[in-house]
Amino acid sequence: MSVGIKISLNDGLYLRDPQDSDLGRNIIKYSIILIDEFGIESFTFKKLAIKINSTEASIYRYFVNKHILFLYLVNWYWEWVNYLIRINTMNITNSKAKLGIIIHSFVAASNENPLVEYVNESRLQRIVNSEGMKVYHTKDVDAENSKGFFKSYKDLAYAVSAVIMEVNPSFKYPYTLATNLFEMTNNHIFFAQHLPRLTDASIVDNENDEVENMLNYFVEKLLA
Amino acid sequence: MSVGIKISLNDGLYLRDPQDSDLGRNIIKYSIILIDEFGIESFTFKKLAIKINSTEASIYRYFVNKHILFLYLVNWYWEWVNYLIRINTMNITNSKAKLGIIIHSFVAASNENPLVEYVNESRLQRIVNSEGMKVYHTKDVDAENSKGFFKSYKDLAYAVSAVIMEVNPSFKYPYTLATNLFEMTNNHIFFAQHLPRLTDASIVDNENDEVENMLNYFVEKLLA
DNA sequence: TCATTAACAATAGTAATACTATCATTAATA
DNA sequence: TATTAATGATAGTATTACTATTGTTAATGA
Repeated sequence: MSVGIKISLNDGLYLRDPQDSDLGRNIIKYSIILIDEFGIESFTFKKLAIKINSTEASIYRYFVNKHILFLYLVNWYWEWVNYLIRINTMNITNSKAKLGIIIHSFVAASNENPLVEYVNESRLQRIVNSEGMKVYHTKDVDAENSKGFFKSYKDLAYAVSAVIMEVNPSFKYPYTLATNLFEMTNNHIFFAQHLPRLTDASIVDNENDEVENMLNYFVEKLLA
Repeated sequence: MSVGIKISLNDGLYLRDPQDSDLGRNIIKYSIILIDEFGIESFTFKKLAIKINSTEASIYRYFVNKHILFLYLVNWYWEWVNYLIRINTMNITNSKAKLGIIIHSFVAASNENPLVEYVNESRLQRIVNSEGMKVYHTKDVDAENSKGFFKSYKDLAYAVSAVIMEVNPSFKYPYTLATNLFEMTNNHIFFAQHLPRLTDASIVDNENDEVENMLNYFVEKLLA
């Protein structure tokens, strides 16, 4: 039996709430580990079942399929970043400083204190950096969007755009900039590691400082 | 027997050059149509084989698997945009104007004259907009990168970054901006259609003018 | 305390997917 | 005319993505 914070996610994402049982928490924990190690394409419920000494059938009682489980995990990340931004900007009055904190949350989310024991935030961030966008770049977006499965991302975009508007109320593209900062973070952390010719940033000692500086520079220029 | 321009792609992408035979050209033509209609996840060689009255085995003689076929198509697009940029900026001396043409190529590539009969550029652009990034967001990036499978994208990034440097030689992030413009194009065309709360642009009458204006505005601000 | 239920494990089975292999046919080429 | 290359036809395999059934155990409740 484990206690602690519960992240609240759209209940259409699961059949049985994985946060409420040991098996469920194991599914979350080890799906993150397996996806991080082998990628979403070669991840299967069968492999996960073996890893956690359970069965495919049992996992299917929690999630309809691997795509939805993946979407659940990415939603978790979106909610977590939302949470980080909320608590870290809470007592900040300067809007530019808030935006700096937001960018830092995008880039270095995994350096924050873990929220729950069964989620390895560092691995989860790496998954989102490298494969997160796959959850909405599908033919099912519209159907899933209408079920509210992307609400956490929209909430994030809204929160960030609000700060952007504080910094520069006349800026015409607050939502675009908000999502672009998030997507840029993911892309350029990934590019720096795998396709360095596609970016000017590099990752030194596993730290994303260059990406962070780059994002801050873009924001500064755009909102000047 | 068809004549015409041949797009030159990394020959590690195919087993037999699909541009050299009717079957090969049919594979290209109808894989684009099927992927556009049903998405890459539900696209299979079996379905393609039925569509073109051939067999799975025959398609496997051209491409090792569907991921590589997909990568071939995305490479085609990258090469095509490279080609458009080259010919359309050829006689332009003003660097800012060149960058405008580049952005227009990203956004409205499909409005250009078709290069070959068997590639529907409009469908291909829609595929790249919505699913193109999946070709490199995989666990095989490094292996495929070392085979040169992403060279066309790098060439594109290089060409665009060169113009960015012409416009503002002191700009610190030319590659980042180059790839970000391309990725932003794809993302926001997709968002405008499927997740409008994630962007400020909208698509009116199937025209991407708002996305184009938005990109031009970003570039103007960043390179000012 | 006995009966019921919930959660899970164990097992089996199915259709589709992602291939590989073999052999026959046809068209081009030498 | 003989050979080869390209394709078609067919079959087969391992894996994936599920669904269904049955049994066990632990908690709950009357």
